[in-house]
Amino acid sequence: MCGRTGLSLDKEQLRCACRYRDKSLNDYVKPSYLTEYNDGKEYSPSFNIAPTDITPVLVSARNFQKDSDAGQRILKPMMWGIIPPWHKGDYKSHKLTTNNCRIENIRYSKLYSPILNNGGRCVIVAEGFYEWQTTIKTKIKQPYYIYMKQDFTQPVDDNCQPTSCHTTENVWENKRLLYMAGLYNVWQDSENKNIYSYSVITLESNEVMSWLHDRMPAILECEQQIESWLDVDNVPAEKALSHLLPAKNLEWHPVSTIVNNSKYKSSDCNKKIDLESKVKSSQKPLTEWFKKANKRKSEHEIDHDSVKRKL
DNA sequence: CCAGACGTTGTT
DNA sequence: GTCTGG
DNA sequence: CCAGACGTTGTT
DNA sequence: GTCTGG
Repeated sequence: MCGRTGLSLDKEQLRCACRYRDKSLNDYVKPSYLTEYNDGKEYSPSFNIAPTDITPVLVSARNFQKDSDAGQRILKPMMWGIIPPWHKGDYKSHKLTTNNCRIENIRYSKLYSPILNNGGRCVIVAEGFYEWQTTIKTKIKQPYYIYMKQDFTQPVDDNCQPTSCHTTENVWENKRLLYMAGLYNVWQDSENKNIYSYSVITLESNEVMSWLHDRMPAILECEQQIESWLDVDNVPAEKALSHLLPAKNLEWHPVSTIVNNSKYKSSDCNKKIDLESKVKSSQKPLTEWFKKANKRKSEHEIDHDSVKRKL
């Protein structure tokens, strides 16, 4: 399942990170960022994004400018949790849970199938997502932060994401983003103002993730998958769905339960914590003593090295 | 015909 | 228990 | 997803 | 809005 994400990049950093190969120009281009009304709310970078928050989402430029070239992309801020198209009144007052959309239900769904068939495919951009372990019953529900494997030892070919981006203002590099397949919809309020909203598609977990949770988001692991999911003009719905598979190229670590409260948005939310010492410090105080002793030892070594360097 | 669902999760 | 807010 | 409310009155 | 159930 996917009910919390993190994305700390600002608009410009994000445009940079979402560069893609434009086939007609044969070069990498940044998607343009088109702000929407969205009830006056804007995207704000956060390490703890919850449903109803506004986050940037990739869509095919064709969905908005019919004359644009195939494959061109646009970034749009949208609200997490689709507002049903038939809904009237306050956009928050629909009673459905729409932050996730089960892939096995889309085809028969009164809500999602018309959206899918009208080309409402989008890609949710994040640095990672949070998952609370439900497979084992422990005293506390342990949260984990999950993200793409940050493996840059392998060569990056034309089909892969560019891994760095430089602008005059900022340098942002060596971080692989998490791209999730989703469905989006444009809803009009009583004054005919547009609110864009989305739902993250979920799948049954594979062996990589099932130890943690039985569901996981539909993660797009390579450039071809992103391209295919966004290209609503040339890739039919059924075929696009068939490309959504449980991802394997993932990495994770346990995080503090401060992430439980969505009011806490700081970088502490995705910081790695040591579960071993947490358990052992309460059960085996000696282990903790050895760890501290080792730490003292390594600190001495560091001091020794720095003394060497100075000489 | 009208009423009611339309969605997901986790837990018992 | 169930709904709303973040 | 989790946390937190879940209610009304009258007075400052 | 549109479909299903009664």
